Amino acid sequence: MSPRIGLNQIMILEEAARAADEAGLESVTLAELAKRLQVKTPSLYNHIGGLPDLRKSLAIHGLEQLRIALLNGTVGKAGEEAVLAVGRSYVGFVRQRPGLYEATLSAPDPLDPDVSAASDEILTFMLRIMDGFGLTEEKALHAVRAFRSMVHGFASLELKNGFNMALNRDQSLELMLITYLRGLALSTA
Amino acid sequence: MSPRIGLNQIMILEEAARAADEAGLESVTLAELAKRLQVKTPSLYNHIGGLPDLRKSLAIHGLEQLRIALLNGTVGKAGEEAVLAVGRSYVGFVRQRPGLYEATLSAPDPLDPDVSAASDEILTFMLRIMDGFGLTEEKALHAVRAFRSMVHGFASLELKNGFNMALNRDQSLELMLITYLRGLALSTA
DNA sequence: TTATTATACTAATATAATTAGTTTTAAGTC
DNA sequence: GACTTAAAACTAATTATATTAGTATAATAA
Repeated sequence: MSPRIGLNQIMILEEAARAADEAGLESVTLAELAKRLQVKTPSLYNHIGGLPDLRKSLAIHGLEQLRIALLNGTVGKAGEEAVLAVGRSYVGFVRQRPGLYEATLSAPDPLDPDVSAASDEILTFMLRIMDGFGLTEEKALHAVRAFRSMVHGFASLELKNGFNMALNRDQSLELMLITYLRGLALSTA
Repeated sequence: MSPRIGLNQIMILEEAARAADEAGLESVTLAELAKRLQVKTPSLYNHIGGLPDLRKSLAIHGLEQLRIALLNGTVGKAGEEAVLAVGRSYVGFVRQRPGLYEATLSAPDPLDPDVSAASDEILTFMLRIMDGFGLTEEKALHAVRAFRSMVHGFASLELKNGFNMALNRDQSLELMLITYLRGLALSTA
């Protein structure tokens, strides 16, 4: 009757990410996904556990992609240059994959071990970037929190069109990070 | 038959905000709201235009409440002390009214004039707080963007349980803001 | 060739948003 | 106090979604 389309988890995940980037995470419904994949909705259940399950997978996939983007953005860089590069890469990732980034923040249960693990990898990456800044372990943890807050906050506000004014955004990001780093240098001096 | 309950827009809005705080914005459905208000779902349409309309009202209401909270948190303070107070009040508000804060970020159309206006009031408030820092107008705008990014990012990550480690959160916030302010002082010196 | 399994399907159920149209309460008017 | 009217609540129906159960078939393996 109907030739098999050859669906699998990866195809669904990638189509979901594309759909999220195009129209926002909210609009990613199983009905819409099935339409895009030329399949009836219930067929999706042969490959995923349901919508919450898909969202969790999307969150993990997004965190992995984000980590790779940060990694790629910092090859061959160290010190403050590396920190700036992470900031640029982070914001760049959110601009390129807005829906996928949104998914990383909307896991059904953010405390899920698998999601936490993917999140922790980014954290330890950032900690390594801040190695050699001469911070105590505790100060370094505070600094990583600050850094994540800054870049996530910036990217997230930009995503929601929170920056209305005609004022260069890249420059805002750059200035924020440089100003913070200057203050950080003072505290270790 | 059924005695009138005396519903109005405000009652619906406040119940929606409460529900959002209790169970997250996602769980605020008209069906759930109607149940909480002891009314049938279609009755809500006598007072609101529908779910998107309610969400927009919630966003504006949340922005107003946030502005009031910031205002109250800074009476009698000036300079860096005022900036720190805004940061504390901002994060405090998000902790107290997580769902309502979520709503401020999830308006159906963030570029809607009414929502933008409410958002702009917070912006100009922050600009006034930074008056007297000796910044050029452009630098001040960049600084406000940075400040919003920091506090929103911090609050938002905290909300999503993004801070897993056992490390004092209030201290992280305090350190972030102080470190940034130190860097800012350098650039004007 | 046959047996098995995975994949896609149809059918059915439950929840939600929304609209249309009806009844009834509450308020004011004569 | 009876009457009119507008608002507020209702029932009924439509559409969209997620999900489950059960069926048929295509691909694969024996």
